Amino acid sequence: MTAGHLKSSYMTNSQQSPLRKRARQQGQKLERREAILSSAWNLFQQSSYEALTMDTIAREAQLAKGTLFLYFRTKEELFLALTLKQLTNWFDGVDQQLAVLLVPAEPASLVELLAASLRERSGFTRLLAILATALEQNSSVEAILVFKQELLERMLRTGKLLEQALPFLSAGEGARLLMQLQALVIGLQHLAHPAPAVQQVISVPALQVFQVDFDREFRNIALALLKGLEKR
Amino acid sequence: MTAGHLKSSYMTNSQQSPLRKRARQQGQKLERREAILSSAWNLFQQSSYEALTMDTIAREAQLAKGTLFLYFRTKEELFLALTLKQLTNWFDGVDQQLAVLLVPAEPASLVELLAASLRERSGFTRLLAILATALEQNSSVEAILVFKQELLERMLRTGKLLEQALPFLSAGEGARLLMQLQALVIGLQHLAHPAPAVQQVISVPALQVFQVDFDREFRNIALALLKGLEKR
Amino acid sequence: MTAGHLKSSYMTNSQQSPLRKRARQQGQKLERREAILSSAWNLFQQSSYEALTMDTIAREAQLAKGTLFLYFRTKEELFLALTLKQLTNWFDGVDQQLAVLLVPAEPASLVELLAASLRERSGFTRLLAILATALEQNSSVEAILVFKQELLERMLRTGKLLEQALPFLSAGEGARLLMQLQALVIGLQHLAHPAPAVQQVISVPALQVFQVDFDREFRNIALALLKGLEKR
Amino acid sequence: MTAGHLKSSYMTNSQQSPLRKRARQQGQKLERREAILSSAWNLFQQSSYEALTMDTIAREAQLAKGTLFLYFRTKEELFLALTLKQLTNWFDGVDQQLAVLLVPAEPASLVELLAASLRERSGFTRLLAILATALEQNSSVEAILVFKQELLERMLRTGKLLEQALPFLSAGEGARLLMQLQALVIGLQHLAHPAPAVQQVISVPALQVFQVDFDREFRNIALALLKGLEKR
DNA sequence: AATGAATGAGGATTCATTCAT
DNA sequence: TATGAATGAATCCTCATTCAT
Repeated sequence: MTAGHLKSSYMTNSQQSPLRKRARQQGQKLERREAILSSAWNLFQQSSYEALTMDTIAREAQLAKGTLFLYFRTKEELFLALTLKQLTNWFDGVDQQLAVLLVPAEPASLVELLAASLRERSGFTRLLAILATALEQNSSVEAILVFKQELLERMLRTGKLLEQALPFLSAGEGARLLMQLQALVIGLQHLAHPAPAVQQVISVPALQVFQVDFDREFRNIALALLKGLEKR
Repeated sequence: MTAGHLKSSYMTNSQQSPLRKRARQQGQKLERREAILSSAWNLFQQSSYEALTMDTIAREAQLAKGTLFLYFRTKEELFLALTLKQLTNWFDGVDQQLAVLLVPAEPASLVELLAASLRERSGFTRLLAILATALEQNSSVEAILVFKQELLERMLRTGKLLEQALPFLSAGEGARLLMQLQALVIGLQHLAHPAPAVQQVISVPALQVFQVDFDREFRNIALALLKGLEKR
Repeated sequence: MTAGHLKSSYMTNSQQSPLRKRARQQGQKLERREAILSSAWNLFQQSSYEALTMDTIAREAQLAKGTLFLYFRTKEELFLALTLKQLTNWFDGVDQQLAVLLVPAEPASLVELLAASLRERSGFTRLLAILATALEQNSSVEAILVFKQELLERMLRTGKLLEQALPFLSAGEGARLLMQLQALVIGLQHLAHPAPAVQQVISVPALQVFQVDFDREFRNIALALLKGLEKR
Repeated sequence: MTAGHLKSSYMTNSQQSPLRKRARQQGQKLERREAILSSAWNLFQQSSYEALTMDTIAREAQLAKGTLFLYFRTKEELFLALTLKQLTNWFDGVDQQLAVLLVPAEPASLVELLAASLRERSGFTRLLAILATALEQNSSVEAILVFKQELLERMLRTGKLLEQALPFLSAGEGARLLMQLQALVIGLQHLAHPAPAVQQVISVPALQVFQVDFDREFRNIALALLKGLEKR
């Protein structure tokens, strides 16, 4: 047996008091659900979706593997819920920033606001990038429905705020803009964070065109998009 | 062997004469390589990357499984080469169209040209969408280098044509525009072609916001992007 | 909990008033035990033993999963008890029929009587078929003792009735005949109700020899057996 | 880690020279297939179907687990093939005995012949007993077809021999008799070889009625059946 | 070069049973 | 007694890749 077989101790779990009590109340159950998501989130930030196993997440959460399946039907649904949580977190952040923005806002200011919100959320953009290809593939209709409904609500809400900040947007265009920005984030995430072998290849000077700077491109394209909308 | 272990014959292979002879000459080797790519491409259009096995591709190509690995180090490299081929094909198509475009071209005309080129290449956009997450993940530095170099060349060439067609683009901006459009294609592909369960969910009227029309959104955003560049 | 984790309500339970009160009295306990068996029986008739979960049975019985284990040590013991109940039911039916039989009875009449009793009890014969391989495998000595003792009593009683109806049976041979018929039922049940794939295969004309008609074969063999005993 | 975790070395594999060579020829492949069946058979005789894992069988056969699936699509198909082999073996034995039987034969002689053939084949009767409930449940239509066709052929052949030995059997009745005997074997196997807990319970004198003697009952019922047929 | 038999790592998931409340 | 959250054992099978022939 090789050394690699020994389970390396998990550093990330900062020895929380083992919360073995049973979650009988609704509140406790939600709390535990959150604890699982929190553990998954911790691990996801140092690992990739594929490399993370339910076993590892259970250990991090100090729970038995089977317990995870009490709260999430599949691994994908767990990460779908995690994505929703991070999405909500992102919307919250953006909403807060929008609230203190001068109205009418400059497209450039808005773009900076959004770029900044993404800059500090690399885990979030990684989740978005695998949402359609991995997470939604093995999730139940029910879980997806919850996800999309919540997402819709947040898109509409933040969309409305965008419409207030940018007078050239008419009703409904805020939400659509958010969808377009989502596409942008996904695409740029793929290009800006390639596999190690790719990184190595494009470190050659001649190929530096391929070194996509997420932040820079996002601001660039988003600004063009907004100005395009403005100048209609 | 007696039992029913034999997979039913594959309908897609239109009974090419079994080309079992050895490919000794360089030309023959390239030919066989192309045959493999062609088989993979045929199957990919009726299937998904995950569902396609090397075994199936080999059978379609009338070759043994092991032979595939003489031409491509991994499954990913095979599809990387396939992506390059389709990318080249797309560039060729676009270049041809650009050649007959009036100069200076309207951004709108250009966008229509590009949208049309993508509209008839759904397999190609699906490949782009998994390029970073799947194909480049298990490819060798060598294969990626070849891929990126060829891609660079084509991007520069077509980029230059774009710069000629759109005078507001300065040197180098054509290639960069292509990269940005690539991000757009990837993101929209993810949103426009979700998993079946998602399709079911968003067929509910209230959630139709999520029914992303690739063509429409591509034209929309690409046009805004171009106009944004124009109006600088 | 928000998400769609709740199983859709079970249609089979015809909305009995939820009897959640505690069963303190012995009578109440027996009543609840019967309720559980009744629920299991309802479900078993539309499902298979493997497909039935303790959770489903509990829900059908309007009880918590854990409560089932207060009444039955294992899933197997639950079904063992169910088998006993159905066995008793079958013996009752046969006894009744035997009571109105002319004595001495024709072997043929008796066989018809038995065949008819089985014809309307397909759930019962399915239970018999898994008794030894599934149910008795994970049952406690205590539960098996109860089962066998009760079974013995009923076999002796009905055996005696058989001996009265069929004068050529000497003392003790009635019970033994019942055991032999049990073996017959088990074997024929296996052959007559094969897996779907087998049914498909033997629907081919050439293989129709394998389409075993339970009723026909039971009558055939049982009659031969009785006549064999008669002609000694 | 407890001691039970250590893989106990397998005694049954009598250190055959590791046959690692690749089976390229059809003959070699059949040989290897036989080797796998042989390993499974060895292990099955000291274990139960459920307790046997594909992993264990692979080890016994000195092959990788995956290799097993090259020869058999599922664990069930492997055992289905094993059952066919043992069935063939049994038919061969019976045919040989029938060949030296005086014609016309006494039903009693024939029954003794059959009983003797089963007496020395306890593994075979155990396989028959799980054929319908386990093996045929997860086998492909193809595998079942092969199984049933071969079985049909053997039943017809041996059935014909029976018809020659027992003149009171008309054409086709030999095969049907074999089917009836199969049902008998299955049922008696279940009753005669119960779970350990059952054996313990029925060792109590009062319950010795349940101690079914396979051989005795088989001869008893089979004889009655034959005589019943004779005296028609 | 071509073949195709052999390899073996790898992980989600179910569900009977337990036990804290 | 009743509950239902928590447990965790247990294993089949796929398929890219290798390598003997």
